Amino acid sequence: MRKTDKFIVSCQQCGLNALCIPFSLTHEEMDEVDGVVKRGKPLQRGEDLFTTGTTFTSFYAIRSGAIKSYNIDEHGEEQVIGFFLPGEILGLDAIDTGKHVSSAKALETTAICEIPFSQVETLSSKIYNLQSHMYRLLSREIREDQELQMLLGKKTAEEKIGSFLLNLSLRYEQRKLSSTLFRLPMARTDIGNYLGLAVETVSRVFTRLQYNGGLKVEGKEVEILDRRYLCEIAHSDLPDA
Amino acid sequence: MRKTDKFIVSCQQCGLNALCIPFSLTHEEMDEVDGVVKRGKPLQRGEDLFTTGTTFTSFYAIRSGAIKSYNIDEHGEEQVIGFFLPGEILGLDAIDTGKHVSSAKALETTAICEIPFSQVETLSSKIYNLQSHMYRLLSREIREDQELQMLLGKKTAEEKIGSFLLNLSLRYEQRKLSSTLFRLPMARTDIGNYLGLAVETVSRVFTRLQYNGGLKVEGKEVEILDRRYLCEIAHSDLPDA
DNA sequence: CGATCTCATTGACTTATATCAATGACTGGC
DNA sequence: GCCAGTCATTGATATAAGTCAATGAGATCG
Repeated sequence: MRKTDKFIVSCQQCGLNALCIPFSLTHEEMDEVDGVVKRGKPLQRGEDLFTTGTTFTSFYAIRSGAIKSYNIDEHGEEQVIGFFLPGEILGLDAIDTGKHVSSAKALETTAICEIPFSQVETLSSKIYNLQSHMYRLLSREIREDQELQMLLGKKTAEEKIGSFLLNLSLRYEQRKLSSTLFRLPMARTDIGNYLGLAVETVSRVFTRLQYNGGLKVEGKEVEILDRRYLCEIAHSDLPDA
Repeated sequence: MRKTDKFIVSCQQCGLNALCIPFSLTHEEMDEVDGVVKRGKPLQRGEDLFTTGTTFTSFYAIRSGAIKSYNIDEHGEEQVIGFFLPGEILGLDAIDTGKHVSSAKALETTAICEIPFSQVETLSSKIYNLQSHMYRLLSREIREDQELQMLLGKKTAEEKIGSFLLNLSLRYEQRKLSSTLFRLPMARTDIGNYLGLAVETVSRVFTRLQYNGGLKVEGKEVEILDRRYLCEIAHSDLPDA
């Protein structure tokens, strides 16, 4: 299918390196990072990358596919915490405790780079750019989590879903994919769970947005027809990104 | 009043150092960190420590008092993002963009340590323990933000407020203060705003918890009478902390 | 290639929480 | 020590979103 997947062996060759750990490193530095990255065989849909409570040794970068991170609450219910696309990093929330505080499951066939944290820690003492980049990476995740907090706390269903779709659109664009026509890797249930909405509400809002001409949805395929309108719905003034 | 406040001049002498940046540093290392910390005069209630959009140069540790961080949304409404108590660190969300992405306001008279980020960055290349601690600090904030996400998305008003009170209780305990009898530094409006609830709902839940004997509330003074009951309400099995 | 699942959609009804409105209790400034 | 302003509480009512229920549309598998 995606012939590139098979042949990527180094960060240097990876089309996502601008988004990932090696960002802003020199060629030599990138090779050093490259040396500690482990590239295993892809995860199948439904397979867990790691689970809550297990010892944290590595964090992960996604090469292709998609991951959801989640937790099981005291009633045994799944709680979706986030979605990760190619070029994105997950597992950093476990540094503090040394144990994974969430689980991560492949939403589709997913290729992963495993990055042993202790080695990055050592390396980042030596490579100033890497330390700097790690700080920014961690900081970015804090900022993004806080944005989500604002979304979850005080927004209506339409605002949540509008923002969610615009956010995905932006992330696909950053990955040089279409920002207007893309495939949702997750089920409606996951979207609802993530946004604190019932599945039925997600479905109804999709229908309504479609009726109003903002969107075309066919199963998991989404086409953004009227970005302006979606921004209004979301009450967000995202740059034209 | 708190005579200690006046006389703290170094991290070594600060009673909060176990919670703060110097954690796990040797005496010599702590002195190095100490050398870059700036201690200005306290903020008065209502004063801003920093505001959204301004250039990020330092992050901050709270020595005494309390801070809320917030944002103004597109309708001009305030959105409370978090509360910070003595020993806690804020401003780390701005590392990535180099600009503050939220504002921070003193809820009462508050003494602050200002910590220039670039100096910590330099120092942490040299002091492995400091780098390590910074990673953990950032990671912890990610984890805590994710816990809040789960709270905001899928919980009822009672669960939110129960968890909020238990969380405060735990934080006071870590600061060697009473975990059962404490003062809320923030207004009911702020609590509601933070938890995604109307003020009236906060008030009503307080009344209900009080009626059921879990709590005693008198203005800003709170006494936890039945921790077990609160845990049930919150559906959280916090350790006996 | 039909049988079985899982996932998505739509409708009818319920409910938790927001909103609106009124009153009471503090709090700080003069 | 009083007055203005802010903050908290309580009640009555409205509503957005949840729940329950039924059906349909794709996937998956023997």
